[in-house]
Amino acid sequence: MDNLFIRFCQAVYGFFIMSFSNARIYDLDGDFEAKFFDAGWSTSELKEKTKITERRRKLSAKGESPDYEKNSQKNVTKARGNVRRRIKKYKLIRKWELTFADNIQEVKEADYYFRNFMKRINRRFPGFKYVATREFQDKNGRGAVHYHIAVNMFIPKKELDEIWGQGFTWVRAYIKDEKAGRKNIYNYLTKYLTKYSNDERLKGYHLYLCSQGLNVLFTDMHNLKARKPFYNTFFRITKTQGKNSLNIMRILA
DNA sequence: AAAATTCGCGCGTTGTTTTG
DNA sequence: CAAAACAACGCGCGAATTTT
Repeated sequence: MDNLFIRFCQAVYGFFIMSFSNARIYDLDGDFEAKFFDAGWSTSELKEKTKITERRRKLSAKGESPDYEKNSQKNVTKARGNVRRRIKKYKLIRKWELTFADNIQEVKEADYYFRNFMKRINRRFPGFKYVATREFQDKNGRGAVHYHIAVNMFIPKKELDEIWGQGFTWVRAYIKDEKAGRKNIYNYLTKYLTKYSNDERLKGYHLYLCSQGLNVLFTDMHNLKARKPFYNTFFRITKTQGKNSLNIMRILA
């Protein structure tokens, strides 16, 4: 199976990809992001390595790594990528802001209201999808939690106010996917991830919140089942100028 | 050559959806 | 609404790539 995949890619982009045994491909609604590695791990190697990692992890004292800040930063990077890709793939191009009338500063309490709000939204609007980040209103000294949300649906502000019921809603206009000067339209939530990556108030909490089932990883060399659809599709592979990554575009039949 | 970046995994926990 | 069932992420780490 692996050889078939490799041969396929060699045929498409022959001389550039000599050989590789590991690839990770994100399907962002027809727009692909791909990374290739020429010396990846085999599945059995991977399993062995993770066992070793686990043993070491158990030996080290729980939650007391001297590299906490460093590891934390790595995870922020990860989260940023995931948020960006989710927004892109699921076209979460409408923006909401939800605030509390009461000065709720506890994340736990705020999240309680947020959860119930999402339950109501989900029940009333099937197919609703979102990605959200928390922010604190520190500028005005209030410190209250509020939420920045990227969503896939238009819901009238009036209705939204009623469903939220905790204060104020702010509905941003539809964000158009235009090229000129709009490189970062998928990044409008990621700044809040960076902003609070080291904030004590968010320690232990997920850096962002989102609907379930927003998968972006299209295929991975370690996941043979998920890779199958790849074989039935044609792609154009190009190299980004000045970078070592490849772009993969689906060629529509 | 060294430092920085990226990302998967396991565990334990947080978060989402369904059910009652 | 609460609780159960299901799903996903933070942390800590290693190992690979990429940048300096």
